[in-house]
Amino acid sequence: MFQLDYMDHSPLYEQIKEKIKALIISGVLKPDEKVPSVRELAQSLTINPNTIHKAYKELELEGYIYSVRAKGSFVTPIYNKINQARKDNLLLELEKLVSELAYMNIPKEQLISRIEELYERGRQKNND
Amino acid sequence: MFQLDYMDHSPLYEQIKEKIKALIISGVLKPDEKVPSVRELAQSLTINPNTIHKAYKELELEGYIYSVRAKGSFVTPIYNKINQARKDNLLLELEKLVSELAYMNIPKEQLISRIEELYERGRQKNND
Amino acid sequence: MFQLDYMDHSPLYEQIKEKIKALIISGVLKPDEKVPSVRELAQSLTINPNTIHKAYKELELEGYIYSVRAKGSFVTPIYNKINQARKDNLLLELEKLVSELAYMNIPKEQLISRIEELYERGRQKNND
Amino acid sequence: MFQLDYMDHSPLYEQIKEKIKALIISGVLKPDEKVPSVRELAQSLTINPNTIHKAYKELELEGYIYSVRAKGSFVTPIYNKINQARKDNLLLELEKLVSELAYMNIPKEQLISRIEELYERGRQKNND
DNA sequence: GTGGTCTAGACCACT
DNA sequence: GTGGTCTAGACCACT
Repeated sequence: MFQLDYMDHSPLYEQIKEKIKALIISGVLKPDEKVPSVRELAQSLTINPNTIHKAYKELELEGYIYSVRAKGSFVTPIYNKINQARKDNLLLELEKLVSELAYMNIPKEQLISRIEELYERGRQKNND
Repeated sequence: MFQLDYMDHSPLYEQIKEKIKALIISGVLKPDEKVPSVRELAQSLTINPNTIHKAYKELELEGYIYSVRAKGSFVTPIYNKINQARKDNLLLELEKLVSELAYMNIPKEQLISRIEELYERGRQKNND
Repeated sequence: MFQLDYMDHSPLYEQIKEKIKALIISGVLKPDEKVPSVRELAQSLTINPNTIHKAYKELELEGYIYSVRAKGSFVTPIYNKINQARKDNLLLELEKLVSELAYMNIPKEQLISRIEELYERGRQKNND
Repeated sequence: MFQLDYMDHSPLYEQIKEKIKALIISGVLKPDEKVPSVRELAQSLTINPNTIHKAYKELELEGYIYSVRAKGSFVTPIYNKINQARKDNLLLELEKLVSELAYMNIPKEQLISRIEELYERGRQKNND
């Protein structure tokens, strides 16, 4: 499904979170689709199941997946994802990032066209 | 100059880095202007000079300041800030962020107008 | 593993960097092999762990090793060692050195045959 | 004549040494030619004369210049420059550098052709 | 047990 | 007075 990068200094559970999140955002994992079970993923990545569990727990808190006891974890359908705190947080991060890019003299047109592309790509995913 | 947030889980040196960087990016600290000396800042924040030193060293690696032994640390003049690795890194972070915002159905117009504002603000700083 | 030279004026962490680098370049430490842990090396050299940490951090920045929290530090596999900035830097140092040797009337054939030998030696290491 | 780089972490007197040495090696300063006086250079670089003095003293020790009291400092004619200790030192540095470049898979042909060029350039300087 | 952070404090080189 | 090095030692997060 994906690979861990041991050169990366972030903890393994953070990496797992990011990878799963990326799969959801990119549309590889669809709403209500089952994500791999903790044991399954632990085995395929050859790491401790506790590490996977921690990642899934945080993904649930952030609203990306929901767990059903004895069934597994599933992708939260999109209309549930309106998490205002998370949204505010992301917008704040965006501001910091853009300010830094502006300071580095990256032309704003480059950023805007990149955004257009990413939104276009997202739109297509939804129509699948 | 600024305050540390001891509730924040990120390491102190990271917080210091972010604060100094924000002062540079926002134009409060101008190119070639002296930033507080290691000891001075350590005293005013009542933390260990080693922690400041670490923050400054990383800011130097990222190209924001340069340190001169026996003289102090100074804001890198803007034309030196062309750090390709850092730029690539920031653009990658931007992509992740925007993808997530798109997934949350934030209208792209909101992002774009935010970017326009931030660039406009930066342009004004340069004219001071 | 190696010894420090307290007569040497260069800082201890620099000496440690050079020694580890030499072990990697000479093929004593193989790709993905574990280098001694920070504490282990500190104990065997009877110096402070912070000093080892600093040396390892710089070796990581230069691309020679990578550190994994809770696991240890490891030799970067060779294909990852393409660090353009470092390469440029070394080539520049080479130019300065060769110019000085030329000025001293060292015959260029001596330098070239020395280079041939060193490359031959490296080739053999790879075949181990 | 040249400029100091305050971004460079090496002490000012080291930088001055390197700059003067480069002028000698490149043939800009010819054998027995006068190098700028301590005061003159101190004034043009707006630094303390002691710093220049230290640089010149070390250049004299390494055999690049000689001082004549009340007259100034001059470039040592080339046949005096056979300083065996310095030579050995440079050859050792060359070995370290080449080993590192070999480890980085820089083709040896690149190094050799660079050396040929530098020697050719030196030969032309001598014929001026 | 591992690397990473931080404090407290000494001492050095350089200007 | 400045940044840089180093020690001694505590404590943390992660596996």
